[in-house]
Amino acid sequence: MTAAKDRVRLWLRLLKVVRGIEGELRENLRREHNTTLPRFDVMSALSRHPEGLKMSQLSGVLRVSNGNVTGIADRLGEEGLVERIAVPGDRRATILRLTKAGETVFAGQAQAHEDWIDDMLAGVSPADARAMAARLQAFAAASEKEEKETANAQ
Amino acid sequence: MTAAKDRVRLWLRLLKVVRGIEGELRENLRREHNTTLPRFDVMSALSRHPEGLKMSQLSGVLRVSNGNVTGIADRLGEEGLVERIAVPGDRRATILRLTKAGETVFAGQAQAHEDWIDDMLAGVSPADARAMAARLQAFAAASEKEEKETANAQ
DNA sequence: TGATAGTGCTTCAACCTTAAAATATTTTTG
DNA sequence: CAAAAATATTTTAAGGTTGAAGCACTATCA
Repeated sequence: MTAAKDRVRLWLRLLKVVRGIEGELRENLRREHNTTLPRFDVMSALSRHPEGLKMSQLSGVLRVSNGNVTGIADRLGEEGLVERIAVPGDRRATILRLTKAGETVFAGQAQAHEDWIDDMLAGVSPADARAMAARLQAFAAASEKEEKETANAQ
Repeated sequence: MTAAKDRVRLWLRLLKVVRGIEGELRENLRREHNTTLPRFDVMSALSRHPEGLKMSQLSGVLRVSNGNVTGIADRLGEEGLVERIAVPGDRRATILRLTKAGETVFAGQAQAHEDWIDDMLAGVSPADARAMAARLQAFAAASEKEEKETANAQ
């Protein structure tokens, strides 16, 4: 019984810490780079795939809904930071890619992002950071594995 | 230099895990209780304060904007789950409180919530849960302290 | 090859979220 | 006391988010 309470307490603390950091990031992005966290997330994913990503791949890696990415891509597109590219051989799909301007803009945001995180987590030693990251990674991997097995069992 | 990378990696893992759990909670709340996470959060905060909370206190504990709570309270109010009560001696303020019906509905949601969390975090032992919760608590406390000092220094 | 099923994306309605402006009330102060 | 400052909430405009419905295109297969 108390095990459940311990886990709920852990969850609430986790949520509080993450929301706090997220809130500060959001505010910094708005104030200093006139952008938002979702836009940053999209550009960050695209920057890790210079050849671009299909809309469905993008919503997959970001774990957000399909329609969601459409709107963010539209707005980033209006500002010339990303571009839609036709997929040869499949006229349904489109690839989203950072423009040259988008790459430049994102580079500045990414550096600031890293600095903010480093600053906010200054109280966590590199060794602790690695240890906790490994734990979370193991947890996430176990969850995904279970998810797949559940899906297959159906 | 690598310290910053380690911290960013920790942050990204943290974010991924929390978003995953949040997403599952949201889906469960929708499917099984026809409600949303923000509504659950508001009712949860109110359930911890049976005498009710002023709108500003509520947005304070939930760390969301003022206007945000207004809309959620409106919708919960339409369903008779919460009620606004005048504050004697200050006609600007209102107190939001769970109705009897709201308490009943929330009790069911809270039990389900605890079960879901216990299930999702089943891979974390109670001892680990307590240890991590303590760490996060220390971190959150340190962050808040720093925030206050920064504010005072201005 | 032509109906049918499947895929990829956008649109839609509803809700959440924020920062800033507006409203109403209370408190401070000259 | 009247003007000004502060406080509590709501409203507003812009964007983010979801799940479901819709559209266009591709693949399957009888």
